[in-house]
Amino acid sequence: MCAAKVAAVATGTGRQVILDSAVANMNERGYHGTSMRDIARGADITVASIYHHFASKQEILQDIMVRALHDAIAMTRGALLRSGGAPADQLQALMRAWVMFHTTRQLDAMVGATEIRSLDDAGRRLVVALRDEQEHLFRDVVERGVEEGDFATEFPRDAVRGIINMGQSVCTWWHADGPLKPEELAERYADLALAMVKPTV
Amino acid sequence: MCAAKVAAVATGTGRQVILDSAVANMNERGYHGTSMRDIARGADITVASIYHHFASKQEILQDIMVRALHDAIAMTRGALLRSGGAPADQLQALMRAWVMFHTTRQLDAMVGATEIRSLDDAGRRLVVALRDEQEHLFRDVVERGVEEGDFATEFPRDAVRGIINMGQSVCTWWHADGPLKPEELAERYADLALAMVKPTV
DNA sequence: ACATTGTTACCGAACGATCGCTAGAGCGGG
DNA sequence: CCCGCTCTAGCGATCGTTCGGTAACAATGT
Repeated sequence: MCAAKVAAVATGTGRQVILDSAVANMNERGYHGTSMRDIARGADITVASIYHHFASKQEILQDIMVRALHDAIAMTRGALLRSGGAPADQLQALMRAWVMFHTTRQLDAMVGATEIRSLDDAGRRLVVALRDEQEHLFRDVVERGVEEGDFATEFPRDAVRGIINMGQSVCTWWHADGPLKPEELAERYADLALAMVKPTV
Repeated sequence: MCAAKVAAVATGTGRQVILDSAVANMNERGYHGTSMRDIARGADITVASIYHHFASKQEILQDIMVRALHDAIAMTRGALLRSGGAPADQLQALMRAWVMFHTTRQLDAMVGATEIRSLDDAGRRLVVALRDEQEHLFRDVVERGVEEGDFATEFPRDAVRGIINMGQSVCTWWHADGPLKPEELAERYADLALAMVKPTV
């Protein structure tokens, strides 16, 4: 909680301090388990002050999730553009970025992955649309790989689902002080993802 | 909520009606988002009656999670014993059972996967121990496959993590009225799991 | 030069609603 | 007549949210 405040003070506006505290708290107890008073305490301000920056608790959650998903898409799309033209290279680049996001932005990713059910209808529609966009990034690459004979999977759709979910789950168990650095884990998972689509040769 | 009650009345005791309602409610709004009054309404009894069967809301959650994880271990262990002796067969049998659990027992699996943070210390220790047991079931098979030269993965541990998480995630997106029956999905995921450990030949 | 105004950021106090949980009484079957 | 189970009623605490006000500061009017 104090760490969240320090980081936010160093990097951003009053809005950011609140978001950082909210993310930290929701990681420990979830959206409904986190009170506005918890968020205020972590941001070192009062509850009333939060309402100067956000209209409601719900708006805080939506802000967190939309930002996180937007950044995830930006990171994976960027990695895709920077990679070579071969489907195998592209898939590995996507997976590396996907895992990097779920380690370096672990707390945001965790909230983004687990709190969809806590969004109201409007927020849920927004987030689902962003998720679809993310899934299409992977799907297009794998389907092209199948068409061009680089991948031999019989079920590209299921492979993509598995790949995305596997990478997403990283945020549930990875620890910064564990044995694997984000880059190392990303490399291994890129390898796993490629194996799942059964590359020819 | 009504469905939960009907199912429970048909199958079990007063305790079971409460558990079914709790699982259904927690799937929609999570542990902290579900009130004892929500659970009571779904079970068609009063709040006070719940406390005749359970000491607290926390005990309900622990009961749900321990039961679910226990059953998951039983299903996968049974599948393992019924399978052939080859590591590839065993891994596929494990994954089929793992996916079958996360489809046919979707709601329980969902609570078991997302509400660890809502457990108190005692409950968390119990659940973590069961999870370890589950992971070892997969790990032993994959490590034996590597030792005997059937699998060529360089990173068995990471492959096992990916396999387990991929199967677990099924409970977050699968729908009973979707295109895939549990058996079909289980078959495809067993195939994916095998590919991830890079079987020789 | 000083007073006035508007804006931004924050705060203490409190609103009605709902939270987990409990006391005590009612009721049907052995 | 007690026992298993349910009920009504309500406890104190906490929930998301709102209200009225204060302090700081820049822009403006005179």
